[in-house]
Amino acid sequence: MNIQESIIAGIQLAFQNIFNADLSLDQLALAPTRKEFEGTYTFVVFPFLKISQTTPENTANQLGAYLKDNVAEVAGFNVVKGFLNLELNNQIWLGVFQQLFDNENFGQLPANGQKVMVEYSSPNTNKPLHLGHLRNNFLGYSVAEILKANGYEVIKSNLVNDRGIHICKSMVAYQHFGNSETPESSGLKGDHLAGKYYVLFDQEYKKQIAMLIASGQSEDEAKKTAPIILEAQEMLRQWEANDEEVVSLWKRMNEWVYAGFESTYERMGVDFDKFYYESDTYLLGKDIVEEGLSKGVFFKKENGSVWVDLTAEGLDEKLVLRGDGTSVYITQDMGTADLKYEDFKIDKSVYVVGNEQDYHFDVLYKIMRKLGRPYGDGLYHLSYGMVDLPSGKMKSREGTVVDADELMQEMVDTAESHTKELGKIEGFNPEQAAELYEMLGLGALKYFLLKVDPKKRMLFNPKESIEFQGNTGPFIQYSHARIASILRKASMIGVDYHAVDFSKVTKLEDSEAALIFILNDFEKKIELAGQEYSPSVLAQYLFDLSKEYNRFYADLPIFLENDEVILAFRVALSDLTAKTIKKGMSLLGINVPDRM
RNA sequence: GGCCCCAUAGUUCAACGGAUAGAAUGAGCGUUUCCUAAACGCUAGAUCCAAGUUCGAUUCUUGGUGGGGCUACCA
Repeated sequence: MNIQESIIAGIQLAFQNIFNADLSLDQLALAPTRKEFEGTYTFVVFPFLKISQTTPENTANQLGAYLKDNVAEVAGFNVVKGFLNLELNNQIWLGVFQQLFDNENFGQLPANGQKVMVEYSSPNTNKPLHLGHLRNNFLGYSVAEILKANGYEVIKSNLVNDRGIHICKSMVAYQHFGNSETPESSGLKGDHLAGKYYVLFDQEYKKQIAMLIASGQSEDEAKKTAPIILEAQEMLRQWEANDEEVVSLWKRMNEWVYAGFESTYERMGVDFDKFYYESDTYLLGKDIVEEGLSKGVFFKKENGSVWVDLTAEGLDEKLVLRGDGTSVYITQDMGTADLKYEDFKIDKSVYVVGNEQDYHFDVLYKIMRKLGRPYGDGLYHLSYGMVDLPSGKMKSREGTVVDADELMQEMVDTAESHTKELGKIEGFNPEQAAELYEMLGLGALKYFLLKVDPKKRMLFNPKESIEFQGNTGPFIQYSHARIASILRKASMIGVDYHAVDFSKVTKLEDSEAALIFILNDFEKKIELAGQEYSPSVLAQYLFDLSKEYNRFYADLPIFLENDEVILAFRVALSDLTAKTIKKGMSLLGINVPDRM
């Protein structure tokens, strides 16, 4: 039983003994005491005034007195209006600290026997990754790591959108303008090369539309009849008919793109256990349509198209199969959902996809539940908002897209110039320095994108993201480096903090108690972040921890202190803080340096 | 038109229905004989509007206003 639980149990008993009322444990909750008040935990008595039949102050005072006398953890209390603030004694803190210090698996909850798939990234293979993908990839990776820390077995998957009209556009443009160009001959990364032809297609398409309009066609007509778009559509048909030449070009260009993505993913620090390709899955799901019809979940219209009626669930009727028997998007998503289950027997499935598809996934999940899938209740759409630029929305056609590779490089370059400016790299060899810049640049970028509540639309200001001050990744990384410095110094002068006898520590400063309180909370924060699939909770926590530690550190007379036990205790506290930061940051996919 | 999401200091973000709404940044003023000043301290500044539920509402409900998204036999 932890401290909170035993206090709550004590409150339950207090209500029985004082007010003769039986309350269940889940009616009682503690909150952390706000820092401007004395105490560690606060119990709010307002909801229980009907039971106590007296004033808030009286109620709180009676409860507090009972807890102080009967619960070992409670050393004292104070009452402010209806708020009962409970103060814990130092020995309890030290016990908590000892537990944290002894726990080898700090930050890892026990296995819960559940399997979850996290699908993220899911790029199109016709152009390079951009800023929006970065938010997706960092979120997906981080959520997967947080779920692991929560005790899940996690499978990271990537559903690659490698077929369709958009790929054919790049291919058609390559046939027209490519001149056998390759990544090697052009010096471009494969994904950027494909992207170049996608842009060329669009330019040519626009040119043709303009000409057709000039010759008297309407805009809609022109868009449908421009020769190059017809060509792309024809190519898609050929691809589906397995035309040898088209398929071979498709394979070649996709290989380039995959090689490009691979290096981008590597630099991002994300990885996958399983790749799915739409070229393999786009025909799946038709059997489910049959199943749905026979189960009465779907119905057929006169023209043969198949629909699901979700009006009872507050949605519309949605098409699941066209009248000509061909698939729509949701058909293959139904099939892929089953495929994932067949492959891994997962209990839960998290889809990291932008919020413009909220409706689509709402429909998909409702269908799979209606069909009675065992994983139905475990389907979760981790929906995230768009990333805006100060100049407005990103639009690929207008060239306002921020390229992922370029952005990462820019962040690393800035880390380098900033670090050199501060003269912080004395004693680093070139490899170590490069590694540090990489850590700092990417840490800044990841933290910037992860600290915001995923569902909110966010603003990405390139200048601010490169800032290393304030609520940023580098601030937390810096805190870690400072602590590591203390630990080095401590071992140099021979402080053996592993052998501290905590029972000999008698006095706890406020800042130390605050740190222990925060550290004690770590596993709960992981759990919370896991339930909400929200790295932002964890990011905020790590920032708070770093800030608290920097305060502690700012006037830490550690090497002037004579009392050996206190000294060792403080070093041990630093060590634990460093471990927490390192663990927490690794759940966000961010590395922390020992020196910087 | 219908449905969904969002709205908090100048700005970017926080706040299980709880206390005087927190941080960061920007502005101003300070702090370095010593462990990393990429730090620390102090000062100024905000809940879109209106009702309702509640002992208590930034949070829940309803109605407005503003911003974004979805609303294809596209993916």
